[in-house]
Amino acid sequence: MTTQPAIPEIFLSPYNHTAHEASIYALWEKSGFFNPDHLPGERQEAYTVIMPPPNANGALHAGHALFVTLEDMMVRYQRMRGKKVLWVPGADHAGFETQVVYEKKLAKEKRSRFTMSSEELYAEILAFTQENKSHMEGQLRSLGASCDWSRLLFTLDDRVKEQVYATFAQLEKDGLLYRDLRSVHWCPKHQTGFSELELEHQERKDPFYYFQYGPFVIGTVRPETKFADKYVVVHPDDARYAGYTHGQKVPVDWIHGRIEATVIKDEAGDPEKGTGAMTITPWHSKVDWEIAQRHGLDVVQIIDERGKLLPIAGAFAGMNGMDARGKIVEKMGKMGLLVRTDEEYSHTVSVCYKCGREIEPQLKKQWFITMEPLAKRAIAAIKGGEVSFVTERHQRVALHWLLQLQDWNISRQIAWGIPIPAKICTQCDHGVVDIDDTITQCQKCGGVVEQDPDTFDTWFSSGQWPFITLGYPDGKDYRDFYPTSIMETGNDILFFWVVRMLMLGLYRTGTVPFKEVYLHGLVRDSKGEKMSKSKGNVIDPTEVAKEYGTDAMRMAYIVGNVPGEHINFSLDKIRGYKKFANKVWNIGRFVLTETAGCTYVTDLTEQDREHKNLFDRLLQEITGDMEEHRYHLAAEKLYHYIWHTFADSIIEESKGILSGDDAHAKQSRQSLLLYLYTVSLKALHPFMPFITETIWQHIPEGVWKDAELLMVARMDGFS
RNA sequence: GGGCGAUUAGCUCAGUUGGCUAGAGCGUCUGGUUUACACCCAGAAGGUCGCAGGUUCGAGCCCUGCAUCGCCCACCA
Repeated sequence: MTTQPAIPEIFLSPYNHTAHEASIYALWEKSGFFNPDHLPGERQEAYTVIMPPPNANGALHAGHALFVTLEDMMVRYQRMRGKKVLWVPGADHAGFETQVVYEKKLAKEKRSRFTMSSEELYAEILAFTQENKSHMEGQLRSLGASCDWSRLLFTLDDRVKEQVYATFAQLEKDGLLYRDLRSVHWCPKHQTGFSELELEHQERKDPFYYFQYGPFVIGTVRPETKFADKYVVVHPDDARYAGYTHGQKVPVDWIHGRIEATVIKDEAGDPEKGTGAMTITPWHSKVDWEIAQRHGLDVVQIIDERGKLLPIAGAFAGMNGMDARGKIVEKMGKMGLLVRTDEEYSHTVSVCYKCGREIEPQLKKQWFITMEPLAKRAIAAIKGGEVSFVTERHQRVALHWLLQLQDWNISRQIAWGIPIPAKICTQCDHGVVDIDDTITQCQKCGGVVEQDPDTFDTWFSSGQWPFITLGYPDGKDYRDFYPTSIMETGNDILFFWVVRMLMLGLYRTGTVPFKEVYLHGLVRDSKGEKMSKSKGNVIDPTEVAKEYGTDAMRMAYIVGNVPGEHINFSLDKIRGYKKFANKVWNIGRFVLTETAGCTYVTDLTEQDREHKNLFDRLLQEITGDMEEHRYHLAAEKLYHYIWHTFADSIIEESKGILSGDDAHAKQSRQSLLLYLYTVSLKALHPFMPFITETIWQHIPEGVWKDAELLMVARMDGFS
């Protein structure tokens, strides 16, 4: 027979989160249970989550708090279900993103990266990220993240580089890597090339000009690129141009005088568009470049990397392309070459996703990955169910993207990143992979070689994150924890990261990097608007947690958050859950007061048995919700039960029973209250870890308190 | 040009395989110093679930069409 001790004094004052959160986190961390190697009891099944490493270039924002909440909830739940849980934290150097942040800082100091050496810049950004990184780790702790800090990895650590280089070498060995002249998406401001994912598309209305080009009339929106055009392309079946043959030379009076143009017949000519005849500028257009490739045509650069016209533009040389446009049209008008102008031509232009400047395609030699075989394998993995998406529509979106994937340009002309392990010939521009840094002479022409000045697209390395963090190929963690259980991240990086991890993980290890994908949406403000500094509606999760408690904030992130959909972050909602935290605390006060010194019984009254059965059924239902990733429903049901059934109904009903003279009914009710309360704390712990653990630490030993730390208490009896 | 999502109380949103007398937070109104909790309790008002058809014993949920808003993709002369 066991009796319940008196209520601890702490419950006599209201719950004050600021007094407990830090010390509770320290208690968890000290226990060592964040590390699966130290978890108590027999644990067979592994449960692995790799944290999307936050960018080490600033403070955590609402989006970070959301993923920490979701992932921490998942791992805490699984830990309590008796699994061998590993959650690996990381920090991302975030290549281009961070460099842009740092460039803004430089600009404020009236400095520029273009007057610094790459080494200088790299060293400064490294110091900057190191500082941010340690700050960020503190913030993750304050959010309650129960990740294994002993396995923390930074995306520029040697182990990462080593495997990224190994992948690079493997791709070359398999013939999936090439360095070749290609049309590259070039940002004239940031001075780097991009993959097509880094572009944004803008609808624009511009004048469309028709020019007399010998016997043809050609149309263009970009007269400033037309100086060297000497090919006129028409569709082979276009009857209007049947009189011309492919390769036929035609004299043309053009901007700089008489030239000889060549007629090219190519399917790319669209008879429906304009006059059906066009001239091409292969250096500054991907489509034109492809036409030029098909027919072995000459290519000429017209605009330099900064967007200025080259000497070929004659009097216009040195001018910005856009600024020159009007003047060029004016001159051509005077020459009698302008046929007419359509003022409102609507079309789409590609702009840099970061600065919004128009992308100027440039022909450049860059490292490309042949994506088709990688995509094929990923498609098979998705279709074969090796990986499944919790939000099914994202699976369709991913498949669709994989089916039209282009080769991936992984070269970036920025300092902040992993250097590409290759040598470039100073004479013939030939590039060769050189992992061990041993090549000193060009294999093609014998010329002197230099280290490739470029770095990898940051997504190329982060695309390998799951197997690298776990120590592929021979690490113990790789054997024990790969493939990971679930990849939880933002739906905005589905292509950038998730699909690439899938392809690269399959490519290197032969196995999917994660069995499930759970995508969350963007965090918006209370009105459903995107948070941005310029709107001034950015909410700092650290501040919110300080004011309302981390638990309240976490509940607000979970309840009503449908997988894949946007979530509105409202202070009103958080306030509501702060009240709930207080409710949970006060239920404890009541239960512990009323059960002090009581004796446990198992033969409950019929009424109490009914209460217990209803509660157990709810737990089963919630367990089902958790297993099926319906976390928002699980949390809401629990909230509703605890407040409106346990507190409002059962506790109110208990008051009469506890003051009545039926001794057995009283004992039965006391036992029931203790059971409901203790088990509620367990079920609530993944959502509200701090308050539940705080209470757990102050609850006297009793029959239902079966673990020192609530974090590792067992919750596996309900289904 | 193609694809996707949203449309439910005054506001912001849930609603799992069709069973709902449609819920939550905030807000509104009425009444409460009850053996935890005013960060509270009891109660009330408030919804033809975007519109029009259809399937079904039964539809917020499934099907068809339409409307409005938003997002993604697309080589954009």
